[in-house]
Amino acid sequence: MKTPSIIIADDHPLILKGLEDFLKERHYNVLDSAKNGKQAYQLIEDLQPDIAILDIQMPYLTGLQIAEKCKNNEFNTKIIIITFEKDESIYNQAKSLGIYGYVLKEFALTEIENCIASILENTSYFSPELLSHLEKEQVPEELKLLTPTEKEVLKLTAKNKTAKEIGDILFVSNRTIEKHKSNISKKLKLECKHTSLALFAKEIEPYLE
Amino acid sequence: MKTPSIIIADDHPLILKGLEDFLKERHYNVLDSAKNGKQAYQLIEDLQPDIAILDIQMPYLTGLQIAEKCKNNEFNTKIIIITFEKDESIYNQAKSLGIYGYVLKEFALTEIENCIASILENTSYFSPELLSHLEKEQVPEELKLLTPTEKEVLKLTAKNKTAKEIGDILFVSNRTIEKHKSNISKKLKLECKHTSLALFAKEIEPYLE
DNA sequence: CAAACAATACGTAGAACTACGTATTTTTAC
DNA sequence: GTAAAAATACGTAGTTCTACGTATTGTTTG
Repeated sequence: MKTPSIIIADDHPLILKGLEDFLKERHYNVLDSAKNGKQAYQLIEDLQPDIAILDIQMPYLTGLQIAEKCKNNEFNTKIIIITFEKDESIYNQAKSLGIYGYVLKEFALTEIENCIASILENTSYFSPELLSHLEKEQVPEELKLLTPTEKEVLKLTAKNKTAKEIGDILFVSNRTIEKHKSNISKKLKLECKHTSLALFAKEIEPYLE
Repeated sequence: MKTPSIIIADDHPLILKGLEDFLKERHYNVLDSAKNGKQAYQLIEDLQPDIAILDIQMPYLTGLQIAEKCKNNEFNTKIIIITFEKDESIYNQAKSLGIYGYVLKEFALTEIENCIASILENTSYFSPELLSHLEKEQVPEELKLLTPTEKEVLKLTAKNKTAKEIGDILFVSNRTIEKHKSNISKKLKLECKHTSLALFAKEIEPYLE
């Protein structure tokens, strides 16, 4: 693989143009480009390029969904993700799909070249800068202390259910729910106030599955 | 002004390249480019271009801060904002700073040309698409019903303060705070539960100034 | 098969919030 | 300058949440 064939995809016209121009200037073999996920997957299927450089957020199919389909179909196309996403969980998800590179859009263009160069040697590339730019998932530390039932109680508490209502939903006594709440507060060392648990529940609601 | 002089600025290399290439291909007179706000302002000051095309989110100075400084210094440079920001409030802020165009990065490249063409005729340009893409600020409807003190009470309630504590902070009786809470609940027709107000407060906390 | 953990449930007491009032003073607005 | 709105404060009663217990029954897991 001397001059790898490449397809690219991004739904932002400016970025797609920037990427395409850059690659062509450097004499890469850009077969075609797509402006959404469906088009991109079609290109991969039809052209079987060596490399696909994909955005994550795209209409119809995300870059990760494309990576998954390629993996399932055992395509040989190697995938580089170029994205704004700094979420560590998304990065981990990408890695588990066997992608060959993960480049943040704020990185210099040379990072893209580094990445392609690595792939020519059949090794994946993750910028040393990357790890310091990723944003760690916070909060879950506290949630790990809680049992599934306790999380369920939190979830319903965040939805403004009383202990009685939660008990009815889970077919247990309101006293049991009160005990769960008490245990949660103790574990997490919440303030001894009426609304502490509800406010905490509301705060971490997004992280409760 | 036949061939306007232009400077551009964006902290994302890919976008900066896309924009610069595009403009040069179309034979615009691109004097220079900057990759952060400070550089961009320097360019405007030094080169006094006819047009500056700026991103909002940039290190050191945002595009809006640059627009403000240009306005205060009575520079003649006309400003076009190119951004991801769909917040209506940011759009309104931009408009009040007298910018000549507001283009979303997801828009086609021709929108940029339309914008420049309008400026050549000394009129501002806002894409008809724009309004449907902007995300309205929601919620405030309910908040408009509340008095300043009531909002203050909500703010402190969201921070898990009791009526007594809020009273101490605002130098009034806890009974007064309870009355405020009661009035809020009545106005907003909240459920008659202990945690309703706290959870509501937490929900709209971001909109309380 | 124990020991640890999780889930279940109750007793009692107190604190905070809620609802429904009334009522006075201050501020805002026409 | 008066009427409306907002802010102040209290009474009473009822509900819910919390804290501090105790205690039984399952479920994991080494």
